[in-house]
Order: sequence, then C-alpha cells, then structure tokens
Amino acid sequence: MTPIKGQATDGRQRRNRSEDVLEAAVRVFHKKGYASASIQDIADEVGVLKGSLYHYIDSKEDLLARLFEDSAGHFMAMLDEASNLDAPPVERLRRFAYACSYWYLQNIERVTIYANEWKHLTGKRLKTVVGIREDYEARLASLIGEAKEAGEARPDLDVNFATYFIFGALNGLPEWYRRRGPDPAERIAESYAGLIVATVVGGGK
Amino acid sequence: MTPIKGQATDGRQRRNRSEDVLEAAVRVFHKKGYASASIQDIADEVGVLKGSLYHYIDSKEDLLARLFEDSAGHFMAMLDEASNLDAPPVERLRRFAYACSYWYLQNIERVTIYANEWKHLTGKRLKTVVGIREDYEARLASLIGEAKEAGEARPDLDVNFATYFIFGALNGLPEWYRRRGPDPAERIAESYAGLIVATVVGGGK
Amino acid sequence: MTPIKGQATDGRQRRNRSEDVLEAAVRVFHKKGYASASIQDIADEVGVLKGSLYHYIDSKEDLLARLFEDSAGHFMAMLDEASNLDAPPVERLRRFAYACSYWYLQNIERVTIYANEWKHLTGKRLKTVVGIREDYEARLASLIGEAKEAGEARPDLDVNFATYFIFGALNGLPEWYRRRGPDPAERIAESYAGLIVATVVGGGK
Amino acid sequence: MTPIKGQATDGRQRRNRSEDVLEAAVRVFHKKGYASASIQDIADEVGVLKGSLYHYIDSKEDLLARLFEDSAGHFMAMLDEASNLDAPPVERLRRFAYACSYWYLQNIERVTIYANEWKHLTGKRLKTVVGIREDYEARLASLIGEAKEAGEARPDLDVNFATYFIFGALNGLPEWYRRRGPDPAERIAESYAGLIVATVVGGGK
DNA sequence: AATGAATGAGTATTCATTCAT
DNA sequence: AATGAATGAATACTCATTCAT
Repeated sequence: MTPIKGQATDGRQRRNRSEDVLEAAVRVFHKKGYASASIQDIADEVGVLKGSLYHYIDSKEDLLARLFEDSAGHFMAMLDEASNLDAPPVERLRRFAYACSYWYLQNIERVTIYANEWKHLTGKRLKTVVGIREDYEARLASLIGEAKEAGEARPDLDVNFATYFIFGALNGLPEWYRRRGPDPAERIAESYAGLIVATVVGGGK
Repeated sequence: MTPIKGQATDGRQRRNRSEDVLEAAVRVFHKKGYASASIQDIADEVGVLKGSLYHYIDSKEDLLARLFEDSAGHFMAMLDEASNLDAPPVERLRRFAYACSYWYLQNIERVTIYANEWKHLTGKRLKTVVGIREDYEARLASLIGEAKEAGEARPDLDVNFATYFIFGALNGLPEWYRRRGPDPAERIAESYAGLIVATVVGGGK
Repeated sequence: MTPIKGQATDGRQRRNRSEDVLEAAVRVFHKKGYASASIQDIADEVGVLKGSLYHYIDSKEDLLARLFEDSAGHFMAMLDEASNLDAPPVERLRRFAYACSYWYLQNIERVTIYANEWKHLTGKRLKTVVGIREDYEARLASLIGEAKEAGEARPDLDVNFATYFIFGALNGLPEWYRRRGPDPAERIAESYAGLIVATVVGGGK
Repeated sequence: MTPIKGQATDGRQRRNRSEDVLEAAVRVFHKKGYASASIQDIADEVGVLKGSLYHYIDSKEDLLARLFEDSAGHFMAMLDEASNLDAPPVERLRRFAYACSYWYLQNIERVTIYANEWKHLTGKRLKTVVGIREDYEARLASLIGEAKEAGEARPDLDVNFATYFIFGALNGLPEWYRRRGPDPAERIAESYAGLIVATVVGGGK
C-alpha cells in the first residue's frame, strides 16, 4: 500500500500546510478585510498557534502578496484563453465577457481580495498587480476597439469609458452575488455577457 | 496688527472645528481606508492632538457614522430629484444615470467611503446604510422595469441582473477617475448615461 | 421684600454653588469610589461643565480633602459630645456606642467615604485624617479601659483588640445598611450599642 | 556553568508565569486598590512588559476575577470545615470565629481585596461573589440562631444585626493588623473568638 | 515543524487640568 | 461665573514578529 499524496498513513491530513495557510488567508481576508484581519485569525483558521505561521510566511504582507501571485497566474491564464478565441469581434467580446464573469463567480473570495486589497501591497508587488490590471483593461479595451472599427459598436462609443464601465460592473459582481439566492453561475455569466455586449453595441437613441 | 478671530496670540486656535474634523476624516478614510486609518492620522490632518478629537467625536466608528449620515442626506435628495422627473421611462433612466454619475464625480471621496467602508458600521447604523442602498437599487430596478414594460428594453433583459450590473459600474467610477486625466465631469456623466441606457435598451444579436 | 439667603429673586436656586459641588462630590464618590469617579461625573451631577468646576476646587484631591475637612468637624463634635457624658463607664460606653452608630446612619455617604477613601489623600491632609482616626480609637479604648478598671468588663479582655473589633463593626455598618430593609436608625443604633457593651462586658466562659 | 532552567543565557526568562502574575496582582491590588492600580504596575511587579501580561490574562477585570475564584475555593473550604464541627452551638461559634479570624490573618492581602474590590466585578462573576458572601453571612447567622434557640445567647439578641456586626468586625481585622506590631496570629484569633462569643452571649444589663 | 513566552510599538480612549473668551 | 476648546500624559488593550526550546 502506497501512501496517497498529502495523506499520512495514520489518516490525518498531512497535505502541504503551506496551501492550508493560503486558503485560510483567503477566507479570513475575504471575511474581515486585510487590515482588520489578524495573524491570530488566520492561525485559528488553520488550527495552529500564531507563532507557527511564521514557518510558512515571512510577514503578513508577504502572505497577501502570495495570494496575489497565486491568483495572478490563474487570472492571466483565463484572460489569455478568453482573448485568443477566433471569432468576429463582438462574438469574441461576448465570450470574453462570459469567461470573465464565470471565472469571477468561481473564485469570488480571491477576486474580491484582488479587487479590494491591492492597496496594501508595496513596492514591486504593487507594480505587478497594477500591471495585471492594466493589461486586463487593455485587452478589454482592444476588444471593444476592434468591435468599433468593425462597425459593430455604436459610433459615438467612447472606448475608454466603456472599458472602465464594464470593468466596474464586473468587479461589482462578487459584492452582490453573496447576498442573492442560488442563481446558477452559468445563467449569471450569460446574462452579464449579454449586458456587456449591449453596453458596447448599444442602441438607445 | 489685530489678532485674527479664533486665533490666539500664541498661535493656537480656539474655534469650533467640527467641520474640519469631518473633512479631515473624509480625506484620511478615503486615502488609507477606515481600518488602516488611525485617529492619530486624523488628528494630524486637523492639526490637533489626538485627545482633542474626542471633544468632537465619541469614537472612531461614530466619526465614520457621522460621515455616512452626512452623505446619506445629500444622497437621498439626489436620488429623489432624479427619480421624480416627468418623462418617458428610458429618458428618465438616462437622466437618472446622468444625475448619479455626475453627483458621484462631485463627491468622489465620500462616495468611495460610502461604497467601501459600510462594513465597519454596526447595529442600527449599519441597517440604515444597507437600507439606503436597497432603496437605491430598488429605484434603479423600477426605472428599468418600467422601460421594459414600455417595450423600450430588450425583451430578454433580466431586470435584477441589469440593476446590479449598472450599480457596479457606477460604484467603480470613483476608482478609476482618480487615475485619469482631466476629463470634465459633464462629459463622463453623459457618456455613462449613454452606456447605462445602452445596457438596458440593448441591441446585440 | 428682602431676598432670602441662597434664593435669587427670579426663583432660581442661587445658593452657594460651592456647597452644591461638595454635595455632588459626596454622592458621586460614594457611588463610584474616588478613583473611579471622574470630574466629569461630578460636573454632570452639579449640572455644570467640567471646566467650570475649577472655579470651586483646585484639584480632584482638593475636593476629596474638603469633604474630609467638612466631615471631620462634625465627626469630632459628635465624638466630643459622646465622650463627655457624665455616667458610670459602661453606661458611657453604651451612650457613646449609640451616638456613633446613630451618627453613622445619618451620614452614611460621608462616613463610607471617610472609611474607604482616606488612602487617596497625601501629605498633611492624610496626617490629619489618620490623627482623627487615632483619636477616635483612643477615646473608645479609654472608655473600655475605664470599664475594665471599674471591674465591669471581662477580666481577660484585651482592650486594644476590643477597640479594633468594635471599630471594625461600626465601620461595617454602612456597608450592609444600604442592602437592608427600612429598619429605623434608632433601633439599629440601640441594637449596636447593646452588642458593643456585650462585647466588652462579655460573658461566655 | 550550566544554564538554570527557565533562564535564557541573555538574562530573559522564558517560563510560565501564571502564578507570578496572580501573586503580583494580589500585592498591587492590595496596595493601590483595583481602580488605582494599572496594568503597568502589575507588569512592573512581575518584571515583564505590560503587553506580555496579556499572554496570561484576558483583561484587567479577568485578572481580578481570577483572584476571586482562587480565593473563593479556599474560603468556602475553610467555611465548610469551620461549620461542620461537632460541638454545642456556642462552642461551634467560638471555633468558627477562631478559624475565620486565623484564616483572615494568614490571607490578609487576598481577604482585603475580597472585601473591598468586589464592586468592580460585573455580570456573573459579581453574582458569584455576592452569593458567597451571602452564604457566609447565612452560616454565621445560623450558628448564632442555634445558640439563641439553645438558650445560650442573650434573649434580646437580634440575630441579623449581630451577624452583620460580627461580619464587620472580622472584615476590619486586616485593616489594622498591618499597622500593629507583631502580635502572633494565634493570640489575635483567640481574642477575636472570645469577643465574638461575648457579643452573642452578652451580659450587659 | 511546532510551541508559547516575550517583545515593543501601536491603537483607541479617558481624564485632570488649563485658559482665552 | 461660566464656557468649551485644547492639552498631554496616562490607560487598557492589540498585534506582527522573534526565538529558545
């Protein structure tokens, strides 16, 4: 009998504690906010004394940074995938919007932290996160720009404002999702994709 | 040389600083976030020892609450005015959207605090703020609902999702406004109004 | 028509505010204890802003000292009167005990403060209060001593211990008096006088 | 040279100081009174930074409460033992009185705190302490009551007043004991037992 | 890896006191 | 006499971090 990875032979979970710490941090930072959360809170969540946490982290900010690095990888992967579809501009916008919305809903806690707590990073780490966000905005903007050039968007559309508008609407998603009933993520993502496309394609007078 | 009113000859001022305190709190809470801001930060901003602040406030949370009460009045007044226009649904939606956007831009710091720091209120105060937000959402939802019933919106529009979507886009406004160049508030508000109407009226496929 | 002392012609009480302050201090110090009572508490009780109190007092400790000086006079008067009766020793002891008990009951708040808060005095003031207490003990001791010399007390009585014993019993009076029903002061004083005499005259084996 | 257990080579100690903290608190609260004593005072007495105290306690009131719980156990044990003697009423009263007096003298600091600082407890803790005191009074009262029923007390004795009287005399014991010379505890306890019995058995007129 | 004792700088808050008006 | 703004030192308590065991 071979021991399963992360499972000690005595039955106790012996997975990489580092990951436990990161997951606990996600839950705690999401619930209380980075500034209001204490190292003690996270230690409690992991089930360890707070002194022991420092085997896994260098500092509280380091822990936050690790969360961001961790999320950033997935985030960029999702953005890459969503950007590189082969379809006409508006269709790509729709799929991009769907993919983003869906991914947000699957990663609510991390996304909330990503959107709200980046101010507590400093130095290079802050730069990285801001860079990712700018990249994100740039991709969205370029998609919208293409749609406009292809004549599929409203002619009076301001690409930048539309980008920020949509970006904000997406970032607001996790905020109300918690409060609502059990709408399936697919339905919400589809609806949001539709709203985003409508924002761009427009209509109105 | 005559001594200025409220200015002692030794340089210390002895006047009522209630307003100063509130304004300093707005700046500090906006810059650092409520949890990370210290009473000392605010005292420094006012130019007073921290003990002296308690002449004007009961507690840090009380100070936050005062900010909310202060904003809530203006906020509701703006909402009332924007809701009670006499025009066809979509036109009313546009004007409502314009008024909100414009007001947000004029009150960025307070609006940011309003959107981000309400979690730190407790008890009755929290209830009041949540109530206002629900009222806000309800007004927006009812405008969108009227537009839909009047056949001016996309037939497949989900009124609730659209409401949250627009709400999020508005709340995201102050976040990027700081980073951008000097777009005049009127232009932004007009653009946002257009985007909001487009979201509802739709188009797309 | 001549204005009555302490009564302004407009009907408002205009008595000497100094006395109001002392009386308020008695109530507040009795209720909360000197250390836990704040100048603000006393100002509230007087109905004046705390800054205004300093027209009447020099400091918090000064206020406490004034209370002691105030009480000390009455206290010594009572002791003098009770000591100078003309009667056989045990009868004088009984009357002394009655007078003290009765006076305690009439001045519960001040007596409680006198018994508990003298530690917060410093310097000469402390000396004065300790002096009064020693005088008190000495008078009681001399009464008991006379009774013993007259052969009216138990022969094995230790005069000092008896003095402290009785002194403690008297000082405990205000403590439980508050908690009890409405026993008339006369009855309690009579009972205590009997107990004190019994303590000295004794019996037992 | 071998390092002493619990003594780091740099001079700082790293051992469990729960007991030290409680004992330091007894000394400090006794000396200054609970309200006037600061956490800093206690930390100084322990020889630790004040922040470190919170490794051992939850709050200042919690520390006081721990003292009371600590004392309460011993106190009740002593009362139980003293109550359950097998002898005629007055003899039991004498022994009870001796045991209490003696125990008081052995535990002066804690008894003083018990008698004076219970007002600073709140909630359930306050109730417990008041309950113990009432139990104490009830035991004393029942002993006195038995003596009276057995015809060994003065016929005009008021059992309640006698109980309070004796209770007060006992509580006053630690107050003067400090000021006096080195009377052996046994002699004082014997003397107090005699005084208590005399109070009840009486004589007088 | 984990513990838990200790640190030291920080936090919000209180409060006796001063003083210009 | 009275006000109320301001002080400055103190208070209880928190917390990220260190480190010997």
